[in-house]
Amino acid sequence: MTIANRKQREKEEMRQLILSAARSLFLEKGYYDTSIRNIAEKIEYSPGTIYLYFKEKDEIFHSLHEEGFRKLTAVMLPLQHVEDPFERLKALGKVYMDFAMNNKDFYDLMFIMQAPMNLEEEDCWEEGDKALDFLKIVIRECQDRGRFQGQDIEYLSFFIWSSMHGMCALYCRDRCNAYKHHNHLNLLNNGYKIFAQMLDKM
Amino acid sequence: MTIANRKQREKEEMRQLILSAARSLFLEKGYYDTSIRNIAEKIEYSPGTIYLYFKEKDEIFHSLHEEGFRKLTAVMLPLQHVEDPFERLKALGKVYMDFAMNNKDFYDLMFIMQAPMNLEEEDCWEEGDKALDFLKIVIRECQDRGRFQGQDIEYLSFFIWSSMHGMCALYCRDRCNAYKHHNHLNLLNNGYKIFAQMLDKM
DNA sequence: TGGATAAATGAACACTGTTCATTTTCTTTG
DNA sequence: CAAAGAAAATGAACAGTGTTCATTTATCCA
Repeated sequence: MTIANRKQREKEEMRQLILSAARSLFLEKGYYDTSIRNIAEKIEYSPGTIYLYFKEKDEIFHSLHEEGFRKLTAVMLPLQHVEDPFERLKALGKVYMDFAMNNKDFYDLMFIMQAPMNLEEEDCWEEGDKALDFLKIVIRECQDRGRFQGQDIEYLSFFIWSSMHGMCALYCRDRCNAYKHHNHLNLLNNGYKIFAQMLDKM
Repeated sequence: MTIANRKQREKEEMRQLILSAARSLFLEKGYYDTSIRNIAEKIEYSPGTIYLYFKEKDEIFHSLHEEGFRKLTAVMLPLQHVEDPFERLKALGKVYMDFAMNNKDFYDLMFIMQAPMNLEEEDCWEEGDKALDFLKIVIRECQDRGRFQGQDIEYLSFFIWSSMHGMCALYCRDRCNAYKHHNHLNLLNNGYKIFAQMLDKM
């Protein structure tokens, strides 16, 4: 038992080694400009070795995608303890935006990158669905307390998500440069303030 | 004069031939999955010929980027004749979203694609600035008529732009799939309705 | 028609993702 | 401890990529 366990543990460690090398390279150079050879070189293994742990380059991406959603749900779940659903909604926006700013690479991976969506038909979005459900539930509870009356939860959640995503996406893909004389983080923080005001008045 | 003119015209026609082939291939397979050889094959020329008209692959992207912004400003400018600035603002949102839905490839190119932003330090954003200025002016005129009082134009324009961009970006990068049982165009159209309502109540 | 000029070519270079026969390393058995 | 078996790692090879450039082809004007 012990040896088989160790083998399995080593296998998992190797996967993690590859993933962390890939993640830092994807962050640095982007998905398409990072080669398998780059990753192999970084961890001082041969290119072929990567393929003993991942079927293809896309699968590395896929793994990081899942990791990203685990990270996101991890920072979202504590908000369950915020009693007032409207406060929870606003806090959710903040947490979401902070996640994007603090994990630019993961955010890009999860919500922007055009990448191997061939795989992720079924399984991959499980974690993503959780996050979206969290938003919908908050909105529903807001409605129970009289807010957002007459709005369809599906469409409203889409719009609220989009408002936040829009800012994060412009940030991640450097389109904030359009505001030449503004600090990007300032743009986002003030954008969030307007977002919160907007929710208040809806 | 005549021959030199013709030469120049033919040169321009060749550029356009390459651009339209590239555009349709970028649309079909994406920027990174389209090769110079693909483009050359499509127009029935050798790969080397492309490099007589464009310095590098990035420059083809850059040209399409500019073309996209010319298209966008073209659909925006007629709105100048909408008297009421608030109606103009809402119409601007609609026109922007329609542009994204009708020109998914261009929209992606202009606002999402992580691509050769190495070049476009100075010139490239001239057309983009025009579009953004258009938005800012509309907002300013709204303020002149009493709307959006006390809001900073820079931050407000960023938020409004982001709200629309968010929906368009989720659409372009297939993240609307998160709403499994909803038609994507419906999502966007209803998202726009909420956007317009939001502006009304701000 | 011949010589100069411009345009188009495609082989070559250094890279890419991926595969697989071969070699190396580890584990178990005799 | 040594030999046989299994697992892990290798790196050469294949077909593709962006890009360059000597060579060929086509066009132009004298």
